Amino acid sequence: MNDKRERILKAGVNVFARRGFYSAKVSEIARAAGVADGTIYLYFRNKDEILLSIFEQEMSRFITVVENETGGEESGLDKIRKLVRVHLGFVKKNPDLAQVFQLELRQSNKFIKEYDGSKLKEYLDLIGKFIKQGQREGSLRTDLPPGLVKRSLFGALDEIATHWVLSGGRKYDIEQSADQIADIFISGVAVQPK
Amino acid sequence: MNDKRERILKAGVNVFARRGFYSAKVSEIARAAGVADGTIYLYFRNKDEILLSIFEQEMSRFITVVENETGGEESGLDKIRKLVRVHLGFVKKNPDLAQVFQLELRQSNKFIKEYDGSKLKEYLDLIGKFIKQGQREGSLRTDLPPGLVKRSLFGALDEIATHWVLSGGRKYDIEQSADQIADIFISGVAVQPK
Amino acid sequence: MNDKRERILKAGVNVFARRGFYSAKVSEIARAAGVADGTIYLYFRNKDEILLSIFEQEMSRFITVVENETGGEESGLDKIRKLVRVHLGFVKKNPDLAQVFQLELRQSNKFIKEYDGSKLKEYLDLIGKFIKQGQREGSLRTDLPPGLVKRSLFGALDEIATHWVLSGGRKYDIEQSADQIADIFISGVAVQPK
Amino acid sequence: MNDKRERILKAGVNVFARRGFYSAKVSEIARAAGVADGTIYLYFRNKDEILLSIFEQEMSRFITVVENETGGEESGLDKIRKLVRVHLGFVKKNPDLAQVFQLELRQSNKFIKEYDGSKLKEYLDLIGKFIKQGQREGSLRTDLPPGLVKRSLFGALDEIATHWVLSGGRKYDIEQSADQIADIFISGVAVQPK
DNA sequence: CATGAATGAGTCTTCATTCAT
DNA sequence: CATGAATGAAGACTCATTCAT
Repeated sequence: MNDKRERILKAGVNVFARRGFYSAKVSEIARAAGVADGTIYLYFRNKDEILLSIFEQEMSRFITVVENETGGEESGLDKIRKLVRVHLGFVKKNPDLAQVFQLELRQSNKFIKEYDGSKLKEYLDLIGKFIKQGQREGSLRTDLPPGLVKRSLFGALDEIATHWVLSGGRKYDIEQSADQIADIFISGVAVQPK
Repeated sequence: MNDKRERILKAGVNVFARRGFYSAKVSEIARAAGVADGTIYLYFRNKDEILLSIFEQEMSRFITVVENETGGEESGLDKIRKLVRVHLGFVKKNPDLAQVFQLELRQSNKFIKEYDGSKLKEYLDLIGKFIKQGQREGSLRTDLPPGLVKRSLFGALDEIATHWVLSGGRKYDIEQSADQIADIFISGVAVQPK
Repeated sequence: MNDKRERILKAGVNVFARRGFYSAKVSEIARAAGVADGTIYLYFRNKDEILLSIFEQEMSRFITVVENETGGEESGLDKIRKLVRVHLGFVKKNPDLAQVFQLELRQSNKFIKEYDGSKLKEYLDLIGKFIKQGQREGSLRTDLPPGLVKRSLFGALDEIATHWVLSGGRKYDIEQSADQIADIFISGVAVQPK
Repeated sequence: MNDKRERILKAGVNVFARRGFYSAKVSEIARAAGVADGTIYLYFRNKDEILLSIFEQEMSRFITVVENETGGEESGLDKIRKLVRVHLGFVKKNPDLAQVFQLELRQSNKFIKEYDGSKLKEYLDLIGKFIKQGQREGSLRTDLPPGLVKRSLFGALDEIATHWVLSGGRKYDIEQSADQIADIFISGVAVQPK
């Protein structure tokens, strides 16, 4: 029964990734999910809400993965390094979903302008938590506004992910860049004064 | 009069910013530009191309501004610091355009999937040039892939700009964050080893 | 329990009156009646038939009331005067039902075009019977076609009722007009020649 | 050019009469009018408004006809007799339109519940004017409320017209009943006291 | 008898684009 | 070059009805 909701969301990810949000037809999602058109509307108010539900559900799953994986690390610094790896690893392992997150999501006016961004904030807050831990531990600078710091890292990761998706995905190994990105963020691009 | 093309582009920026790309009607742009609907099609193949032309033209203007402003700086490091300031200053001075760049652009399937990204590459290459200069001058690390480095900086700036636009623009002074962002990028967030 | 049929009909009157025939949803009637959607179809073939059943049942009740009330009158003329009073009194006492009779009924294509009008004919025949009695008794003109005469009276009553419903009902006392309408019909609007 | 509006209205009368308001498809009206579907919406906001425009325009025409025809009559009484003839003659000559007026109009919720009834009032007022003239001339009773009197006549005419339409139109000559209806209304159905 | 989740046919309306003037 | 009236393709969504339980 309620596996129908799941099937619709799964079909949504696939169809949105293939066609783009606007080109995706509700009837196509229905067919892919093996339900009737009208059934979609028993579970979602409209097309935009399918997209939003995908985001919320998958972001939750993603955040859980990140929390679990970083749980094994001790220091804030290590947690950040791990987070970068897990973030890009998730993108690599879920290319359709990544496409939806990086591109299609932004095609929905309702999403862009009405969504309160709570799940995104949750993730940014997770990053922020690790940063604050690093600051407390004395390994991270305390003279930088946390909001700016976490957005800088997220922005870098997001841009790298978007570029990977746009360049077709799978063409190069996005995961391999993880440590270098973490390094840029942590140590900076400048030559260290000895 | 080629001033019509200009008027259409200007109207486009305004209407796209107010309505979003999909909600914006060609007839509304025409009215705002003071031309007939059909006239639009004497200058642009279709709606997507108005958006693309806005991007290309304004990116060119932007790149010129960045080139001019950074021209006064000597070292690659100073040029990067200046670029960050000019980038965010441009966003601050052109909020409508920023909204189009950060949000509306991504609503056009044609833009996302057909645009070759040449103007964006041009800007990324400009960043890359400064980085390489810094490397030659011995102030920037040479052990990092330039593609990754420039994308990291661009991604951070882009995310900061998007956040500013989404939070309504003008609500806080985006320009004030410039030096800190440059600092994060250049020196890293880690406490420097003595 | 045949009380379900009753509850559905009662709910139908209410929902049709509030929403109009087309806007009324079967599921809304079901909820108002306290039954499941599908249960409706155990008692009625389709939505139109709910309306039709309301009409048939309530018309029967109405005709019975009219017959009972006019039963106490001796002459055809008095019976007609009484009928007019009872007709408008019924409208006044059943505003929801009146709304359905005067307005919503006509929104159903099936009702308008497939209903044989038997219950309406029954009422018109009742009017006709009183008229014929009056003619036999020598108080009513015999030079007028009965079909035309009964329709004229019914039309006048119907129009008055519709106007009352459309003007919101209860705003003025429709029953008070009864004697005057009967008078117009019986004596005419012309000044009587002495 | 503006003959397109006319063609759409004409096609509307025809299609509404054949299919009923709800069953009539906008695309069918467009085809019948020889225009594209979208063209309809350059002249009318929606389907309901086509119906409303038909009503307003044709009621205006009808009222003009009645005014012209009754203009030749001197007394209020003669004007009323003439009005009854013209009313039923119009119905006879415009069976499609009559069908729309008597039946389809009432299928549009927007018409029934949002239309202010101004054109109908205009016609009722015309009837009322003739009645008042008759009263001034001493030929019509002054002890009856004009509102009730005009509605009674209109109701009778409307019911006769509806019955004619429902019985298939053209099956009997509705115009022939005119004088008798006027007679019922003016002199009443009662035998005149000597 | 009763349920209510599922169905899927059906259509109004929008708006980018065209082209006769 | 410019116009703007006309086009017509395209699809999200509703809701009466069914039927497996």
